[in-house]
Amino acid sequence: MSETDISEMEETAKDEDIYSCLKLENQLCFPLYACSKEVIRKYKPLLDRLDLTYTQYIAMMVLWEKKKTNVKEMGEALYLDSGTLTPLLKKLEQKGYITRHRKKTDERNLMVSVTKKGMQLREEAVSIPEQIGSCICIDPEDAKTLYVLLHKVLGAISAQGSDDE
Amino acid sequence: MSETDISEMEETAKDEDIYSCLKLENQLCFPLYACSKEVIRKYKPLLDRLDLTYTQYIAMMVLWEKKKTNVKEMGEALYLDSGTLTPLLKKLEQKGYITRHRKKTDERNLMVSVTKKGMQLREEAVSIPEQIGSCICIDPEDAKTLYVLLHKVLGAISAQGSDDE
DNA sequence: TATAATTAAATTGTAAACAATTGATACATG
DNA sequence: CATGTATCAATTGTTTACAATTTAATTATA
Repeated sequence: MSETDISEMEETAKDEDIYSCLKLENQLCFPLYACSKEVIRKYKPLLDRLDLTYTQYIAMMVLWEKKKTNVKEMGEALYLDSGTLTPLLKKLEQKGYITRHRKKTDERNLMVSVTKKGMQLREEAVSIPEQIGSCICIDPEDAKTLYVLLHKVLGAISAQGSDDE
Repeated sequence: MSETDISEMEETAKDEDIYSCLKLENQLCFPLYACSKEVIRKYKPLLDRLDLTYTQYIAMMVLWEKKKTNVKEMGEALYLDSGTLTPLLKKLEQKGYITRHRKKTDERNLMVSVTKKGMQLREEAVSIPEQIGSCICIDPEDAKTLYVLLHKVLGAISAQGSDDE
């Protein structure tokens, strides 16, 4: 047995009990993390056809709806900061889906607008939610419950996000 | 109005209806993605004290439980591949929490073992789940429902993950 | 046994993701 | 008006994350 390798060490039942909270299977955060990743993975083949990543896709969702916004608003909608959005928006601009311009009345704001090409992309994207739905078979009732609970958690987090304590 | 900027264009009620499935608020994937990120963000100040990232933390969770495993098994447990795990495990090795050795009977396998120092870290980490619990206030009943539903989705995804169609 | 196919981890390249800092603009207040 | 403060986006640096490829070892099979 090596000096530092304790893999052969026995553990008492008491210890197991103390540390059971650190088991992956007893965590809520882990299935959340894994589920998010695996669902996004399912989007990949569909988004590949549109030459979009998942994050680019949800950024386009904001723009398909709002038509025009700024980086700060997009960041609040997507829970992303400028460090993520700036390079992402530059890529979407290169692809011709959006335009980026400083706001005339306040040069600090970068206005982001969807282009015609960007709106055309929506017509190709409109089938994606349905395709995902048929791909990830889940009871509609469960989906609704999940939706409500996830928003509940998001609300509970952002509620205490303001007071930094 | 610029050539490509259609932000001023009107949209009929019919169009809104057609594309409503592409609204962020009508998606299940988005709250999943956002919730996962925001929960992980809550872990950060706690994990910073242990000099661990979230992914390193869940990797240590596997090792605290199994004591010894290999990259493939860890990947299956964490839904991660060697491209993510290899550099991550090298960092955990540098910190002295794990050892990495090729399996004698099959040199293809890299065996990963937790060290004494790694096990000592568990004693510091044991308070994290509780701290998170008090930080993210959620009804225990909701937490359980969420847990079940997330695993249900994970199961539904991995079930069709095998047949590549 | 020699060659082919399979398996496991590492590597390469690209894109998030985010904390922390910087730079520039706008606003507030003396 | 001038200085300080706040705001917004961009930048920098580190770590994930993953597809695709490569390398090495094992297993299967001709």
